[in-house]
Amino acid sequence: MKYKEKLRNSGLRPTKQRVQICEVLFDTEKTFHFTINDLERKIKDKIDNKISLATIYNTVHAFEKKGYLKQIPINSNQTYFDTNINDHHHFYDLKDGKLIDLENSDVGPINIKKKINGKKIKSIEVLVKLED
Amino acid sequence: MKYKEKLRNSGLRPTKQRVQICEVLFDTEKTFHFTINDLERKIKDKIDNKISLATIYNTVHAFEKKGYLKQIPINSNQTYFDTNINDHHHFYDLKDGKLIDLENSDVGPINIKKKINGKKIKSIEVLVKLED
DNA sequence: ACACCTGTTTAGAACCATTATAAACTGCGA
DNA sequence: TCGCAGTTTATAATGGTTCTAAACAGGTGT
Repeated sequence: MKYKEKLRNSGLRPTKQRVQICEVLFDTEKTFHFTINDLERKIKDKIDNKISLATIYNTVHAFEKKGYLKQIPINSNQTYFDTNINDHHHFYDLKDGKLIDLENSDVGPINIKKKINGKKIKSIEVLVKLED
Repeated sequence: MKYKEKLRNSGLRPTKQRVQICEVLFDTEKTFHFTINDLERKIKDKIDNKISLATIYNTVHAFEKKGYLKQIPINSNQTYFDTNINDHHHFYDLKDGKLIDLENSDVGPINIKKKINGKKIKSIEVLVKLED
């Protein structure tokens, strides 16, 4: 029932589908990366009832807007999301298209010297591309 | 004729279309960012004959593979490319979707401490998201 | 417990950037 | 000039994502 609370507190009505998607996304030891397609399969595996693709899209976007998920900036035919919302970065293995977490402690501090007036920095994301 | 040489030297047959696309991309004072759609319009403006969309895609991908263009890792419905192939980074203004260059001197050195065995780092790209 | 309202879910269609196709064309070496 | 492999082209196909509008379901007030 913890997800019902969490959802209600952030202004999202705690529907059956949203709670079930929370369970798939957040009932895990480790955080993980996924595409909508990955998530669709995970849901099929873990949940008896069907959740429509449109709902999966809606929910993922709603969760991202609330800050429960992060989109990973990467050029791929599919959008990648991350259940790890802490500041961290990624390796991207070009050979097999796999993403690997880079903890913040794995990357030295990043100092942005340039400023754009009227704007503030929302996030700093580093993508390290790997080849053989 | 400089582009004919350049193309031939990198194993690309210097066709009329490729040379013309070179002129649109590289005959400029400053480097710039673009989507395929942007490039299509630029070509229409500067070139008399038509170049088909498929050729634009083919050429951009060929140039990227040869290292004359870089793809910018960003989540957008369209793929962004950059004629600046030096190591540098980007601001991304979330409000209006605009990209702004961050010169390497604007960003302190980035130290990646983690290693993946058998893999080497091909590139390090930083995306700084801006909000109001 | 009921009804109602609004937010949510749903299947399917629509959208649109990108890629595939296959026929016509062209740079270039023989 | 000939011939071929590499390119270009218009168009169709693909596939992830978004839209639509009808059915459904939390939640509040009665």
